[in-house]
Amino acid sequence: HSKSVSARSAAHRVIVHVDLDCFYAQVEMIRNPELRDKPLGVQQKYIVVTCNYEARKLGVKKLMSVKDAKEKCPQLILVNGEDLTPYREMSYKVTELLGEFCPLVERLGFDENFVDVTEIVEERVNQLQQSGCSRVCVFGHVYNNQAINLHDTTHLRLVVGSQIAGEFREAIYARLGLTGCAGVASNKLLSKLVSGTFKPNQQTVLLPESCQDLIRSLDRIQKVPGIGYKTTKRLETLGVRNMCDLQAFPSAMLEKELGVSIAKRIQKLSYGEDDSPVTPSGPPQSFSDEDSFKKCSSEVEVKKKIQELLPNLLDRIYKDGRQPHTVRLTIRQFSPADKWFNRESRQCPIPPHLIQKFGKESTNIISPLVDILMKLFRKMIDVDLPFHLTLLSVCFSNLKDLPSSKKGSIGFYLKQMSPPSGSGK
DNA sequence: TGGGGTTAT
DNA sequence: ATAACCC
Repeated sequence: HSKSVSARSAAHRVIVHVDLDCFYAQVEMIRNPELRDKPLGVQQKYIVVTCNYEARKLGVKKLMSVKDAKEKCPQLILVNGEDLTPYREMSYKVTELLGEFCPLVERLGFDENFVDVTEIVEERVNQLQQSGCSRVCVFGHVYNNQAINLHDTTHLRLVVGSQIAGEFREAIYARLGLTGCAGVASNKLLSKLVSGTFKPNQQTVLLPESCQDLIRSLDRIQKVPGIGYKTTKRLETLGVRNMCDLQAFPSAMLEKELGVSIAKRIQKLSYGEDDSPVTPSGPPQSFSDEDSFKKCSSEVEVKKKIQELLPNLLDRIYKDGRQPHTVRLTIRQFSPADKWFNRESRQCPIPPHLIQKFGKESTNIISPLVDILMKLFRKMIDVDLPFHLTLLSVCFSNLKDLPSSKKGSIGFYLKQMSPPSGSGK
């Protein structure tokens, strides 16, 4: 049965994009309900990274400086959101909840998920046809207010997709207390673009006849997910400024400027075509922790910062249960003109005798790790010369499951479930 | 402009 | 190891 679905052309997929409303602010309002009806911002360093809708009504925007935000809105309440632990935990609860409906769930950041509901839709459409039930209703908005033709099986399937999206949002609200938007369409690109069309706590389905309207509604090329800052700059030098320009641009010239792979991909995106699959995210590929600051200019300070980053990280890795085999140190050096883009990193394998210690408490793994990280630091920075760092980040990656013999006798008998990831507990 | 993440080269 | 992308 699953073969019949995957063998069918990609045009028949039904994809749901779920996008939580101002996620960090919602989590903070759940942690402290008194903040519910007040304008609330979440602060990291001197930036308001997100805010609730009360604050938005009063003119606060995402990524506004604290100074500007307070000027706009003196009553604004700010909570510090530099520790992502509460958001990360809630984020994985959402992904796990969606995973109860369907195995194909892909995370995008902490507050978005793609779900390929093609199979669920298939089952429901079959049931509907057998029971001869024709009372099928769309849930939420239809993009462009386009008329639905339920005799068109593509329409029918997307309408059923909208009902499933509604069930997702209801479950997320009932069980986790979170609101969000959803978009339903035939691929990831379109589902993501359409999910934002009605904004807080609403959902929208895109029917194929309105695809070009959705695409052409994008005023800037960078609004296409997958076309970022760099590609936009290069397209601008070619005179490509909007979707129509990109659609019409000669493929051969595009391929010469951007390379065949990127050119083909983004030109397809410009038509609303995206055959990339929903790839289940599973547990995280890496764990990192970083801190930014005005200035760090001595080895002693660097060591102190690293020692501050490690305990939290080690705790997360311990709870995850897997062992990292690679460690990386990333720095950002101060440079007045540059676009804050100048990060460099060094990584190395973790010595096997240290890997063993990740499972256990009480053994001191911190000191040897700090030593390794300081060696990596010296590979980047000549400590005899002056330096000025503005960020330090430690990342553990190349995560591997414990050898099964180490998992304790009971581990041998436990059913190997796909880990719903290293979130909770 | 934070504090995270991913994949491709 | 970096560079691009995403939030």
